[in-house]
Order: sequence, then structure tokens, then C-alpha cells
Amino acid sequence: MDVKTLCLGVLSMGEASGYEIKKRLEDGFSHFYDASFGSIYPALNRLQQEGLVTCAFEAQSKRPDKKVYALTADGKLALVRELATPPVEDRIRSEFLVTMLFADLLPAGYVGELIDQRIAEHGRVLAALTDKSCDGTPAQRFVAGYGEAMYAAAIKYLQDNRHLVESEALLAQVGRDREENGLTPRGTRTREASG
Amino acid sequence: MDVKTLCLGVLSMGEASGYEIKKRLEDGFSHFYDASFGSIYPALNRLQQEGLVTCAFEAQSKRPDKKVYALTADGKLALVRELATPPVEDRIRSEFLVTMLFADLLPAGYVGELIDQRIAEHGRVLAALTDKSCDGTPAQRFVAGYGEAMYAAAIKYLQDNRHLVESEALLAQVGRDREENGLTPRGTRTREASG
DNA sequence: TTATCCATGTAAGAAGTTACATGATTGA
DNA sequence: TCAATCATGTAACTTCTTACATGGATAA
Repeated sequence: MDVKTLCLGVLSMGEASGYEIKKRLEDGFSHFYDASFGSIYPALNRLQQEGLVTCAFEAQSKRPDKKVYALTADGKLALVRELATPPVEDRIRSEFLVTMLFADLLPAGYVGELIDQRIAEHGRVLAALTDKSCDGTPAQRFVAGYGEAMYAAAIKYLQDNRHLVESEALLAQVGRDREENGLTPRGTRTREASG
Repeated sequence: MDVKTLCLGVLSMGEASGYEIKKRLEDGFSHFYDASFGSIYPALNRLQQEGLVTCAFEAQSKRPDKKVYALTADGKLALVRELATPPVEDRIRSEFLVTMLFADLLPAGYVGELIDQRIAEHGRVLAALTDKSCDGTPAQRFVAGYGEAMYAAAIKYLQDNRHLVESEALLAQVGRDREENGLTPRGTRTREASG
């Protein structure tokens, strides 16, 4: 699955311009898939070449001209075929969690700030999703609700367990343990060699 | 943050070869960040050129030779500097959720199977994480626990709400609604134009 | 005997992001 | 007056994945 499929999907809910596709991805998709203009516009052009979408040029006064795309029968087929291939596993890339994993290398206050920010940001997204999960098709509510459940669980977990990465005393101890075990710059290696 | 930083991070917990770094990422990181050999080996070579890691060659009998990397003082500094820059938002790419969003284009039975598989797979990962969240540093338990919380919430949500994307009657209705609104192949556009 | 583990590396390519170019309109 | 919205597109670049090359040891 790639940006082309994503465009086909958005278009299956109604015709749209590239710009509008991006907007619709932002509010409704953005927590589990995203794409930039730099990938959407080329994708739409390729899709048109392949006959999977049609394009209607619309001149507008007071606004830049628009190219409104719509699915063709072939396009809908291609979308269904794509959707019928088993989805690959979720790919998640969380710099936040990497940072938390090495929290003992950072000032506890900074770690606390990061968690505060994260809770606040998740709260905002959660509120936005809660609005959305009331209307739309059942499938749209399902997906919005999924996001809600995830963000709510994340907030709760962070609140209940932040002490694990914020406790200064603990962190200092871990720091000392590390000195003893792993981080000597060189030369002291034993074990593991010459098996 | 990139694979180089990830390598520095793993090495901050103890020296390792490229192969071992990959293994350690797989069990402990893989649910929120991953990297392939094709990115790890070049990363380690660059890191060595930059003086952020040292490399000890270890000849092994009965096994291929090994290159064991260890952080230098500069490397640890670089890691801390990286970790101190605010993490970018999580990037999540879920083909599963995209598929769910367009579930009405697919046979309900197939959608049900996908959900069953997802619940089973999440259950496996959850069990693996539960083992891990008992030991390790507090930070490691924090991150493993975060994963646990997410997978548990996902499983519960799927069980409680799968009817939203599996109900045949509803889906058929949505399908008909779509015919009427969006998917006419071309020409019928009104609204939205010439604003 | 077949597959998997160990172990490193390169090269080609996919897929996407960022930054830029262009420019009127509108709201703060 | 400054920023944001609308609107499309290209080019350079980054980053990572996949596939390949190599090959002994071991477990099923």
C-alpha cells in the first residue's frame, strides 16, 4: 500500500482535488497514515495516466484553479484489489519512546516536561477524535474510535507510570550501575569473545 | 533521529556487534522502532568514522568473525545531544486501519478474518512484552509496559467494536448510499465548482 | 537434507520528505 | 503587515528496504 492507494481510498468517498485529499487525510487519517503534497500530486498524475482516476479542470475566480479527481470503474477495482491483499504489520516510529528508553541519560525535569507535553498533545488529538467518532459511516466511527482508545490508554499509562522514568534517585543509581558494567570506553572487554 | 542514534542507544546499554544490535532491537524495540541490517551496518561504519564508536575485531571459531562496537565518550555525548532534542511526533503507518476504513468495499467475512488475525497477533506480542516488563531497568519496564497497555487496549477495542465493520446489513446499505452519492464514474459533478 | 542461526557487507531501488517556485485572497 | 489559506507542481535529497553475495555450524 502506498500513497496512490490512499488517494484512491479518499476518492472512493467522493471526488476531490489533491489539496482536498491532503486536508481529508489530515483530519481523519493523520493519526495512522499521512502523506505530503510532494507525494500526493505525483501519485494523482500517475493514477490518471493509468486510467484509475479522471480529472476535471475547474477554473475558479479568487482562488487558484483546481483539478478535481474522481475514481473510474478501473480505479475502484484497483482499490478493492489493494485492500484485499493482507495488510502488512503496522509500522510505528516513536522517537518519544526511544527517548524514554534512555531517560536515565537526561535530566529528570526534562523527561517530565516531555511527558507533560505528550499528555497534553494526546489530549488535544483525543478531543478532536471524540468529535469525529459520533458521525460518519460505521467504518469511520470504528477507525476514529480506535484512535480514541489508543490515545486514552496512552494518557492513562503515562499518568500512572511516569515515575518509572522520572525518579531522580533511581536514575542516578542506574547511571552508576552503567559505569560499572557497560560504558568503559575501551579495552576492558571480557566474556562473549572467542566462543 | 535515525538508525545511527538507535545504534548509539543500544550500545549505551553495552557493547554489541551489528548482528546483536539488530537482535536487541527486535526483542524490546520492535513494536515502536525497527531497522534492517542494510541500514545498521552502514550506520555503524559511519559512526566509527566519526569517532563515536570503537570497533574491536573478534575472530571466532565455528562462527563468522565479529566486529564488536562500543561507545566512545564522544559517542555518548552525541547520543545525549540527540536525545535532548525534542522528539518528533510518532509516525504510524497502519495498513490495517486503512483497510478497516474501507471495509464496506470488502466481504464481511474477510474483514472478520483480518480482525481475528490482528487480535491473535497482538495477543502474541502482548504475551512477549508481559514477560519483558518484569525485569530490566525502570526505563525498560516503562517502555515495555507502554507497549503492553497499547496492545491490550487495541485488543479490547477490536473485540468490543468489530461489529461496526462486520455487519453485513449495514455494509450493504452503505454500499448503496455510495452508489447514489459519490461513485458515478464521471460527468455528474455539481457543487463545489466555480466558487 | 533442509532450514535456520550466525555474521558482514554492498548495490540498486523504492518511497517519501523538504524546500522551492508562483501568487491572489483574506483574516488578525 | 504578517501569516495563513488555497492550489499545483518539480527537483534534490534522505532514508530505508530488498535482494544479493558468501559460507560454516547446527538442529529438525
